[in-house]
Amino acid sequence: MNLKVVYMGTPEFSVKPLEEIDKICDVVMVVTQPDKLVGRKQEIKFSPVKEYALEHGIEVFQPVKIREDYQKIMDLKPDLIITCAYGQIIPKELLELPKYKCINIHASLLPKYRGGAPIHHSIINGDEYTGVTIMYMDEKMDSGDILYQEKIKIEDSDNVGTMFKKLSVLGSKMIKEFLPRFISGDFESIKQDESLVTYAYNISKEDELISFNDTSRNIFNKIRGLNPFPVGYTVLDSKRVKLFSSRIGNGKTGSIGEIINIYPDGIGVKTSDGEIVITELQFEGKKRTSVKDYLNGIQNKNELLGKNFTE
RNA sequence: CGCGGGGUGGAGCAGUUUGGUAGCUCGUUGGGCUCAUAACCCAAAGGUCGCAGGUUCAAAUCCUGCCCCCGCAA
Repeated sequence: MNLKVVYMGTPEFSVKPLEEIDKICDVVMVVTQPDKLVGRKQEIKFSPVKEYALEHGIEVFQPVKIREDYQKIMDLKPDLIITCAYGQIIPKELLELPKYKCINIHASLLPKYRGGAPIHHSIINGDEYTGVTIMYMDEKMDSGDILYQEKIKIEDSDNVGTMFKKLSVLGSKMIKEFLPRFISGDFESIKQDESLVTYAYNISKEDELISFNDTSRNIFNKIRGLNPFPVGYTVLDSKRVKLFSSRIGNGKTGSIGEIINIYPDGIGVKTSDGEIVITELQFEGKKRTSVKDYLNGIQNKNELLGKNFTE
């Protein structure tokens, strides 16, 4: 197809779908978030989508506010705009510009989880399934008519990292299948059922704090729903501790937040309904380690027993 | 100069204040015990103590400069 497409996306998740679209269509421009200064050294970091575009000689456009700065895209007169985790709301004038309108690839089963962090929230909430939705874009966030949707199971062994990969693969597969049908008009669009709408806002600092005053299952979901980014944390001995992985234990006695068991591979903490065993963590100033390694460095492991994680 | 923690055999740490033969837990290898084992017992290998310079009879340890890793904040 000789279709002029403008692709708008930012994170790693958006790269695979872009690859597929790049094979099928003529991607004339990639729009992505501005370069950011990152880390202690404040190095300039390009978005993964920009990296891909640079490698493949596609023009890159990085407006700070696309709401005000979109004339460059208008001038290109694209036939279709495809967005995928771009990170900004597209102005109405742009939505109405392309012959084939604007479509969006979203990592949730809409109308559930409109917003910027659908993968995190689906895992944190313990959902059995999530998926990818391709839909028309309209003026509100992730509210357009649904064109194509597929679901995928969330396993207990999954975390945000693994689901990102799975959904990215699913999304690229779906766009590859759907795009030809879309162009030929062989599709139906379905309005979102407003009564079923939920929102998955970006994770805030408060969301990253793990409270042990919750069920083991909820804590397990929250820890993996924040791994590998942005990672949940708690506090022990006035030191910040990031929690990467856990499993559900069988302990029954103790006060909430208390360390009640030391296992070869983990630290058992009392929750509201049982025990959660922390298996991978990181203390402030230290590197990320398995609890097995962490315990190897402690002379008297039993001194940990009875200590409390504070909030 | 944003604040702070850290760099010691393959891993995680102690030792640095009060300089004086390199230690702990684990892993690895070999052997033993056992019906068997990720359990237990015995043994072995493996380290320029981040780099460079200085002080000293002697530096992981004290002084100076540099590199790297990490948490917070942005």
